[in-house]
Amino acid sequence: MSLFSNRVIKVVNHIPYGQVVSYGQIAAYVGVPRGARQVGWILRSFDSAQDELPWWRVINNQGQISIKGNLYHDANSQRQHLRSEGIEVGEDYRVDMAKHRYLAPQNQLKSWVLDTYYVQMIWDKFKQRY
DNA sequence: CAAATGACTGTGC
DNA sequence: GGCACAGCCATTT
Repeated sequence: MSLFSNRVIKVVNHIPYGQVVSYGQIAAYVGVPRGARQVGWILRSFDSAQDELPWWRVINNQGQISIKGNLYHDANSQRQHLRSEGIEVGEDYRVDMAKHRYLAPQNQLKSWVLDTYYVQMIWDKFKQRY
């Protein structure tokens, strides 16, 4: 785990039911504006049979499902998840982003800049000096 | 430490 | 709109 992946997980967990965000959006939300590919990296490595993380609400900026899949999920299962939340997903795995994209409010973004993990990291870094 | 690997994105035909 | 292409950067090897 890392500060980066912890923040990504926190943001993904915050996406409301029935809405989606892009990889680039999450990257921006966690403070790495051009780290979209890394968000995908984290989500792919988060393979679990249980869906404790709503990974399926993350698609690319073009509104398209673009996962290659892992041990437990693929593009088709992602589409099923989205459809079960009332989101229309076409045969080309495309979603109407204008209709379903979630935009986090500013006060929410602010809370993500300094999360508990970060505070802990800073604490651990300096406590040995005392 | 250097090189490779992408569940990405913006730009320019 | 689609298709290359070049950046991008956390992680792995």
